[in-house]
Amino acid sequence: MFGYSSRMPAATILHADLDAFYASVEQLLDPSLRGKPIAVGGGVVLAASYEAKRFGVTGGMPGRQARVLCPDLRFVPGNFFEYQRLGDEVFEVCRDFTPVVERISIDEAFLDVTGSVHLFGPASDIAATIRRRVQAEIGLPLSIGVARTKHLAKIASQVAKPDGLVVVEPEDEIAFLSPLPVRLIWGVGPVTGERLAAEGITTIGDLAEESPGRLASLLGQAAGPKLASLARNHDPRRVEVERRAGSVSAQSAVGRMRATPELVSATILHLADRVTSRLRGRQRAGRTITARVRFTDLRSVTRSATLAAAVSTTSIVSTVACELVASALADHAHEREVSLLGVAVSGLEMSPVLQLELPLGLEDQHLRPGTPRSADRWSLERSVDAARERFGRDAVGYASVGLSDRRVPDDFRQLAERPL
DNA sequence: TCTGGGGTCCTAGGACCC
DNA sequence: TCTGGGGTCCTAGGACCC
Repeated sequence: MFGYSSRMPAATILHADLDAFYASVEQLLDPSLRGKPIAVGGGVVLAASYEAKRFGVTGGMPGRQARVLCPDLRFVPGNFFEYQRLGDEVFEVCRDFTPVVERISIDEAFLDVTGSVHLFGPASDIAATIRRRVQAEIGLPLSIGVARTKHLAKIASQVAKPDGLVVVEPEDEIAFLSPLPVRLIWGVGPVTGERLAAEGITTIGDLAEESPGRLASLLGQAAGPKLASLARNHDPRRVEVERRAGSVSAQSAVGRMRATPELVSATILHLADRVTSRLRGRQRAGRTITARVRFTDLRSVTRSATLAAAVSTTSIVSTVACELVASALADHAHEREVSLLGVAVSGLEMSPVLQLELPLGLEDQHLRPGTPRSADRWSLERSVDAARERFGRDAVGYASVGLSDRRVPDDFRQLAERPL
């Protein structure tokens, strides 16, 4: 009977994930690196090839430790502009099959092909074609998971790696999920994983048998029930094409630094400038300024202040952030050295030309007498921005005084930036 | 010799208002 | 004199993701 067939929705969500992305690009660009254990980075491993991962080398690991695990490990400096270019090319291929592409990072995206199957055939065929094209036209391995929901598709792509395709048909979902470790669930990290393991919960099937109430008392009012419903295979999230960032931040590891006012203000000025020039470039501004200080034992503290109006000027943000750092340091007077400083602006709003008038009275209360009037400074900063647009980001700016040379290149930072 | 950088979301407590 | 509940905003910290 026509109207009564209770067929389940088809598997039309794809999660596409480039394998060991930076390392794969290096092996693509330099054939002599293919099949060899390599790491992008130096002081710290930013990415490792599968050959290196086999030795236990992972991203974020100190270079020295990686060399111990894998003596033949070859370090390459990184072609960051190529990562951006090739990543964009890959997801342009995806867009040939659907406009509904949610890019979640440089190397990863969700696709909804519900509206495309009548043109290109079933989602599994689309996924196979995308993988073939990305390999043939760009030369990179791409793993794809295909399923009915984002949660399932993401897990499927993890299972598919490296260079694989896993399709979870609706009738197979429970059998697919149940035996998998809870750590594969998006949102279950080391702490939650341990907490669950302590209760004897190790597989997604175990998790699905727990009551939401028990999980809520174990993991919190929000996380518990959310996890329970994912484990029971309910995932209402849609693939969303565009999402703007709600905060901007910049931070810098400074090795070990005596927190003198001079070094703090020079570093904070540099970081505030990174953050606010991005804001100004997108006509945005934010009300809340947060400063982060990490001490040498890796404990970190934050201090924040919410202003009456949204701001995007380097001078206001750096002045407020310096005061916040000073207050954090005053609360930890026994700490003599810091290992990281950070600045964030959140509570973002659109900020058209109005920005010129708004902060006038507001910022002056944060500034010493004798500094240029805010409108003058704002137009000065706009001309700095303009010079950067013409001559590049490094053409004009505040020196990054006191930053150790282990610091990550600016090109790499830009890869991680989310569109504002 | 101690893991880099840019983000999101949640929690808990306090201030303040009605 | 002591008593209640709820909403909103802010701050600080933490887990997690890529």
